[in-house]
Amino acid sequence: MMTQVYTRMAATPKRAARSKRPLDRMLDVSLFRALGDPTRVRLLACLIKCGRACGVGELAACCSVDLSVVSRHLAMLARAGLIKGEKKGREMRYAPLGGDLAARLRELAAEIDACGAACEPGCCEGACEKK
Amino acid sequence: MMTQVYTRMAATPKRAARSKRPLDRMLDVSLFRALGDPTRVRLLACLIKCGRACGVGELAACCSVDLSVVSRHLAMLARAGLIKGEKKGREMRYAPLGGDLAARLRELAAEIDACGAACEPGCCEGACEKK
DNA sequence: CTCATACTTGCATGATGACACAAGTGTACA
DNA sequence: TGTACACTTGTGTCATCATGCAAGTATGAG
Repeated sequence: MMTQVYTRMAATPKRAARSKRPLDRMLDVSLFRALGDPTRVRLLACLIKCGRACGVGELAACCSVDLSVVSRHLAMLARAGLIKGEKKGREMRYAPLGGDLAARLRELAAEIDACGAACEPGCCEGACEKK
Repeated sequence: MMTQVYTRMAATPKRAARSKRPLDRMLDVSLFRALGDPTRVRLLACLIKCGRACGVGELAACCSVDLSVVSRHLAMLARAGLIKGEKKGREMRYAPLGGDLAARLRELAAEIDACGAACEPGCCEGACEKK
């Protein structure tokens, strides 16, 4: 089912900046910042590949930094909605939210494609010179 | 067509870190770093929403930082494969590579899902406690 | 109550990065 | 050849961040 709304594409970057689109919300800087550190990505990959909730100490064993650093990184990943922390007794268990991330990435991909398709040859008063 | 290969899921994060998967390559830190700055995201969004190649000065008009800063940001986005620069006379034209980005995001989403599906209940010597 | 376990938080430090301004490079045009 | 235009690159500054170590908190066991 196509619920596509064809919007005239912005003729200039300045106009593009003003025209609000779902893309602006989906290009979430805080999400990408969370994924922009090697240690954090390693932790997230471990959790996804492991497929279960893991303790902080357990996760610290898979990267070379201090346990306190791992603790902070996991807290940040949780704040970004990439993992979920739950306290079990004296242990903290972090579980991957891979499904949520995959869904967000797919939504973003769809919106990018939708933006690219919004402009047809000849539109935008000739300002659009797609080849 | 399912070409899914069922791999035993890593029982511990440490084992997970050792077991190489396409996920490790797809979780590209340099890509996410490029997307982890508000000015860069704004420039990229402008280009995608505009749908055509734009000059540096034109793009600088849509954000509040100096032209030199915009120039550097665009160079970085190009290095990350998010946009493509081409010199036209004395003008530099940067074009969005939205399709490439969308494809990368979709690949990553698929791999995340594949990792999550690799483990079946009862596998991993009982170490996998998915609920 | 005491102690060990499992984290979290405070703090100092070194590295990275975003920025503005100034100077340099390359191209078109007169 | 000179000048304007469109960027790019050099440099210094300020803020943020990743890290290690030390101290603090919370929970379970004895």
